[in-house]
Amino acid sequence: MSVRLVDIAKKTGYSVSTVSRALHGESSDYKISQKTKEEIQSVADNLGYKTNKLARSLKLQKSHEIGVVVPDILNPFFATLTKSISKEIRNIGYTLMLYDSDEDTNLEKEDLVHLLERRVAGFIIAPVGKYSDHIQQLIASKIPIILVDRILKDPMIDTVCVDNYKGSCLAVEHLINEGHRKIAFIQGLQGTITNEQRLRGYKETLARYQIKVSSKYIVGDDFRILNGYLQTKTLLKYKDPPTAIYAAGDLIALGCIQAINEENLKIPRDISLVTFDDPRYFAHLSPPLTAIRQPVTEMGIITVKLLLDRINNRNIEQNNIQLNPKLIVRNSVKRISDTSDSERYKTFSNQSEKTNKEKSFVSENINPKIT
Amino acid sequence: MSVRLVDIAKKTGYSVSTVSRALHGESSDYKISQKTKEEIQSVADNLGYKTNKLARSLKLQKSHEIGVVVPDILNPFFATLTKSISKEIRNIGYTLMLYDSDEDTNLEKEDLVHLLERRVAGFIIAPVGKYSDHIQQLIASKIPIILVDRILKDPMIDTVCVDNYKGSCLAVEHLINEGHRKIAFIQGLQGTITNEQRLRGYKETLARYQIKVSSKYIVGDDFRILNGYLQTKTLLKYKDPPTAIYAAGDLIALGCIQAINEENLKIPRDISLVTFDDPRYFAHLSPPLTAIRQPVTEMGIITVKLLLDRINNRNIEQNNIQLNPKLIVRNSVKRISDTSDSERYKTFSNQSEKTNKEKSFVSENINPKIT
DNA sequence: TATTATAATGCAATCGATTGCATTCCGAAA
DNA sequence: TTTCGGAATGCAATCGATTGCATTATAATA
Repeated sequence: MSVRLVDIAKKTGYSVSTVSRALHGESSDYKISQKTKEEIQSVADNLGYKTNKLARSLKLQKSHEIGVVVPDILNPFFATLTKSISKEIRNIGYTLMLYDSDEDTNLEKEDLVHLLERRVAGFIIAPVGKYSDHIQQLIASKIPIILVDRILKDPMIDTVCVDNYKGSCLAVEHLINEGHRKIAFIQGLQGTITNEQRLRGYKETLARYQIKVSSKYIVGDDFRILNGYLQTKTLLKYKDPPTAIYAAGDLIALGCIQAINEENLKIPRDISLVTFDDPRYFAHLSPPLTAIRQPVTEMGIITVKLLLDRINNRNIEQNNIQLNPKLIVRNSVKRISDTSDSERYKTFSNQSEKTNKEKSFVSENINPKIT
Repeated sequence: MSVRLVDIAKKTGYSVSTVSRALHGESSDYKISQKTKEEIQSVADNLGYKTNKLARSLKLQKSHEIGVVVPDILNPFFATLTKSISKEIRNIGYTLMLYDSDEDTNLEKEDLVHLLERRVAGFIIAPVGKYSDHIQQLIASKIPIILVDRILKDPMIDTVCVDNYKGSCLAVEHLINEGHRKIAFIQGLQGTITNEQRLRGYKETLARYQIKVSSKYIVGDDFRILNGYLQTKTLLKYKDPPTAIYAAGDLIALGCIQAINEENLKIPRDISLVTFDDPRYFAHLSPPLTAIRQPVTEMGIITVKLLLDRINNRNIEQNNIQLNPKLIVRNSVKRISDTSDSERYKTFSNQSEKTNKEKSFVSENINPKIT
């Protein structure tokens, strides 16, 4: 059907070997005269020749496809991550094979098999959750693997994720510094490392400021909107309701907003809100939301770089990278009077990096790609 | 490296042909005894055999990969579309090769070449915009192509999109029915069919209701946040400002919200807002936004179905499918008193389908996949 | 002119799976 | 016992590109 090397060979009178070397053999020891090269190239262009990468990959025993599996491309976090990965992969001349596991471990498992059959050069996986046997097995294939975001306990694979613990500390500390003492935490899916670390950050920060950790303020059990909605409704009905809510994820925060709205309360006037995750639109809401931003784009870049190193057999030691989250202060937290003595505590933020208060539209909106 | 048919052949004593037929030749004329089949299958499982699809595709002259190119996976519309497509593609046993053209026609062009080289079985393209020479050329490859969303003028290819004209009519008509007469339209990228049709819907609906179309109320020139922000700022400064804004896209609406917020105005008290596109989070904002929803998931399903038909050589006639948009009434439009006489006009909505007012959380939020 | 080095090109095996055309095997019919 | 048919299996070419090992052509040197 499509044009092959042999077609060009016939047309030009050269052999298939020569044609192959003329078109691809830049670095080869076999010299093809400039004249021949040009002649072959021109005929190839004329006929509209396109290398058959199936054949090439088969012969060379290496492909240029990278298998990517994410739990939910609709989640802005994974959309951003995928975009970043896709861009980097294009830059290195590879192609991305995408599977959306739809938060289903069984599908994830099937997807890995399909990618194996395609003989991908490498895997980038953001696993669904707790189970990881299939990923452990994948190691036997010797194909490089990088895990992103929801990393597993096993230390045998390269991983890239954000420092969830630290992000939580930043969020809670900010609320404390603004005078809040009654801070509720709406959790995400229990059992995932992501959630456990965020929970630990919440608890330990409160403890560090000698604020009692009250179990009635720790609620929720998954990362979805409904969870945020229902738990907020519940929290608001307490006779001693929290003055601030810390949501473990952006969807949870959406649920919070809706519930608060339905109760005819206003953020931040009546209740304050801080979230882990900072999708692009958070900056444009009314009010703009204060949130913990993960360096998602960077995560993508680093992931692809690590993977490429592995593919090229560089970097024998294992990499487990944790990136720094950042507190983005906007307008969803109210300053509460009684903060006089909060200054005598040494703050976590001071130990690490400054929080930054956004000022202008331009700073984060003109070029949304930086998100 | 990995296990091949010949390895299984050696281990079992059968020939490669027999092994191949035992593992895949279900529909073949060549009978393999049940006993042999089981023996071979068990050895294959033991060794962890995975078909080399590169080799198979090469031999069979057909692959099971589908090339998908979208302008921006970060845009919730395309994220939803991709998710839907990905799900359907999985169901038919194909794999998705994804390229994000980043709204850049040149990249889009390169991407198509890469996909050609991979010998994909079909293309699903949401083109960036006006230029389409590269897509015209692609037709020569004889590989099936379906265009989605931003379709081109050329009628030689199958297309799937929403009825943008009708969507616009629904939006503007709703505003008119709520008593608005001074309705501004913030456009998207001029020159794209999407925008042209939405603009036409706006103008013709106003005309149908004998409302003067004023050019000062038609502003903007792209689909991004900043456009919405700046144009809203401008509109609000008019001595005769509009009572309602109709935004041509969700990002534009985000810009509107921010600008309105900065001017210390409230939606819908001080100004009303309706948008084309309805990303999931619109329902959860404060206030929830009234918007035109495209049946995105359906678009994905139909697109893949059409493509599969083409791949299997069914359906020789060309398909140009337009889906129905839907008005989702929420809380961003204020009813204005002076509407007494609006009833004497025959409304567009009545001619087609009922608008539906959302009532409960459950209806659209418990199962966000229906979006 | 003869010799030799090197530039330029061709031959043929190979990657792994598929499949048309044999071939072998076995039981049933003659 | 011979013959025959079909069930079960094997042989070898093929898909398209790559590449080690020739081989031929050309130029440089003696």
